[in-house]
Amino acid sequence: MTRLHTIRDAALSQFAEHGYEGTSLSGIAGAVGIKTPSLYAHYASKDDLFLQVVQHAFHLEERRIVHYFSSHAHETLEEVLYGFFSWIEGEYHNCSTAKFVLRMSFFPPANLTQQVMAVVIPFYTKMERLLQSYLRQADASEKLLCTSPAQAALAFTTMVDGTIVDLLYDEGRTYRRRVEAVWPIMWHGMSIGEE
Amino acid sequence: MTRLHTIRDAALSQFAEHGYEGTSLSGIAGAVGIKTPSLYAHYASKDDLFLQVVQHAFHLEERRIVHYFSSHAHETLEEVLYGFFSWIEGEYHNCSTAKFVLRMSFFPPANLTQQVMAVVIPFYTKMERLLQSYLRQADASEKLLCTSPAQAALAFTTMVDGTIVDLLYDEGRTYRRRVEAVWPIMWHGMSIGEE
DNA sequence: GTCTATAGTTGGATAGAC
DNA sequence: GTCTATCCAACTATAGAC
Repeated sequence: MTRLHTIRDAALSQFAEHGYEGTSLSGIAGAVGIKTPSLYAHYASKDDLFLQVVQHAFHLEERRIVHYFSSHAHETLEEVLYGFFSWIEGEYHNCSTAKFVLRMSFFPPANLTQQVMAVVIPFYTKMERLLQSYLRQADASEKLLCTSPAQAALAFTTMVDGTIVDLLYDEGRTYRRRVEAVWPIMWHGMSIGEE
Repeated sequence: MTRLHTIRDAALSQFAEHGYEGTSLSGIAGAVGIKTPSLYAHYASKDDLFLQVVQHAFHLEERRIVHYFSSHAHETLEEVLYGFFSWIEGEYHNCSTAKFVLRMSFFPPANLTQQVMAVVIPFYTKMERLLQSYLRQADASEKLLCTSPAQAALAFTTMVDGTIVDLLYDEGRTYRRRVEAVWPIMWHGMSIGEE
């Protein structure tokens, strides 16, 4: 791993934890093991570093989600959707990318809102499309949904966003409980059911 | 309105918009129309002001939510729950309390996490209990739920959290669309249904 | 209560030696 | 590429006049 990436990853972690304004270059440099001015040999400014972290984090998260759906293509619709909640729990515990993505989606720094949103909005648009096309294709073979794929996609992402917040401040103690309570209701509400 | 409250409200709005670290006392003072040192005649420090804003915002939000449920007690369960999404949309557009509450719930300032969480956690515990007792009582008369009140409460708050994020960065353009798509699925999933 | 003046610290950023 | 030294701006906070 090149030094450029070491700095980027340290910055990602700090930005995720303290936000843009709460993160200092000296903190990042300290985490890497160099002095603050050395950062300028790799990045032009704090904004430059931050925006490159934004690019990297959202693209990485996108690739990971795409990979999840493509690598579970052999499972049933229910397994894939339900399993997503376990998968995302692991994402949160293993690294700070997901936390960074969430923080910047909802509370981007005021002076860089435009540039951040230029990354955030396409990200969510793509994810929504990916999910919709997966649902459309899965439903074509399984015929399980009693709603349109578009509606089911919105319901699913809503449940993801609504449960994910438990991973933020609770360190996941209530996450599992919430998923177990909400999933049956959500699945019952969008599938045809077979009782 | 006393000056103490003018400052508090200006601070609330700035903290909601820029976070703790992104908000400067000079910005707050400027919004009020005084100079920075004058703030110290009313609050001992930035932390003191911030923590008093936290207290105020969460207690205000709590009172508002309690009021919503008590003032709609004559409506049906479905009307009350579904109507909550319109009510909360108004909350977000009219003031910054809800945005502040959300931001501090998920991303409290690192150096004040403990003190903030001492307010946040009881708030959510109380709200969950309030909702549960409302659902229990409503279901006792209407007999509509096919899940336990506890599960229904978790599902409902998950949907609230999952939809509310649309009000943050999108200024609500997709909020309505999302609520309309998710509510039927959620309601179908937790009620007995009458088709 | 509000002000001016100012202390003391930390922030981002640059210059220039090695 | 990394460092020391340094600059300048912004911040929180205090002292003391009015």
